[in-house]
Amino acid sequence: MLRISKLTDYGTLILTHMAGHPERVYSAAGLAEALGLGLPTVSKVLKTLGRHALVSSQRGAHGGYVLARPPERITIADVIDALEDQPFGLTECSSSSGVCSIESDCRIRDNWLRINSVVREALQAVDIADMVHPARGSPFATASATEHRLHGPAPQPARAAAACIPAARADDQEI
Amino acid sequence: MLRISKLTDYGTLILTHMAGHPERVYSAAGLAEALGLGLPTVSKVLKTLGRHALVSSQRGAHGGYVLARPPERITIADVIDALEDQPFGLTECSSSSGVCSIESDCRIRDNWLRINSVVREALQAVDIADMVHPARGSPFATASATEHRLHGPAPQPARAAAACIPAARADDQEI
DNA sequence: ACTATACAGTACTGATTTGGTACTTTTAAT
DNA sequence: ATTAAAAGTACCAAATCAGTACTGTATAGT
Ligand code: FES
Ligand code: FES
Repeated sequence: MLRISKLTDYGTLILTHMAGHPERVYSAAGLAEALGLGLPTVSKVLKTLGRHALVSSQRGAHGGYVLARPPERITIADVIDALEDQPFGLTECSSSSGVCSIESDCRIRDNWLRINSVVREALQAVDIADMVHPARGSPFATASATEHRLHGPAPQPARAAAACIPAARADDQEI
Repeated sequence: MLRISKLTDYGTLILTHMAGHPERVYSAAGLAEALGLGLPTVSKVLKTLGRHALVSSQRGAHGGYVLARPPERITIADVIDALEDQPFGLTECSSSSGVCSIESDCRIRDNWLRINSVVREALQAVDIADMVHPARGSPFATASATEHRLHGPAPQPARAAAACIPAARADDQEI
């Protein structure tokens, strides 16, 4: 469906929130409260992010999570890599070899690989620090393949579908 | 999971195959045979593509499907729009408004919209004619190829996952 | 007209994936 | 020792996919 999973969306939400104070230690419970998500869910996401070294964790009494690197160094592609369990790619036979029987003489596979890399570059061009701001200048423009010629200030009618907060409240910032 | 559905992948496969002889009428059965897919499945995909005016159909005895426009005018984004039933976009609350409770003061939504449009442009830059060739020069770099903005109303069909041919055979070209 | 062919539409079902939750264990501070 | 908080494992319910079957409709050829 060309959508990221809800968990991944939560991940960006959480990381973006944390990027407000990059040095600070956030507890899972605090984040859940601040973002209006369930604690178990937030916990799950954070654990996974920790496993992929996007956040580092501190156990015990005053423990919690901190961004493992400055928010400018965490891209959307990183978050997707961490939270989606299939390898990156729009089609299955383009993300792993040996899956498809006609792989050898498939003429479209090669093109899918290329499309994949274009999309990936687009996602790599956006980092968590960018997400904190309400879409300023043009953090994305650089996506190499697709030049943003012809779309100036006008907001694109792009649609999307993935995950948002159902009955969430973003009291925001501090927990 | 950031994957297109198998059905969508089949769609590109079918359309690419048809692009070999853009004028020719292909029967669903012939395509199924040529691509090593099940007839019901191919049929389903073609029906949907027909509904979205990517192919036109001729019923009756010598009927079949023909590309509704030259392959250069059919982009990957078109195929996705036709075969995926959720509206295009990586996250749900960036797709339709009113879905998310914190939409008004959500700072990341705006960015998702932007990411969506970058990804979409990438997908719009590749057309079926490009797919016929084994990835030549740089069909993508120049979004110029097919630059028509979004078209009509929203699509409908589709699923998500990934897809390749499990035990397929691409006898290829002619049916 | 009759018949064979081929698309159109609808609906169903099994399988897979996802999202969320619960429970148990480990670590650290007080 | 007690408490706070993360880590790990496992599980279940719901949604989504993918494929198939069945019925209807239009066209070509005889
Ligand atoms: S490699 Fe699987 S369809 Fe081309
Ligand atoms: S609009 Fe739903 S999370 Fe931002």
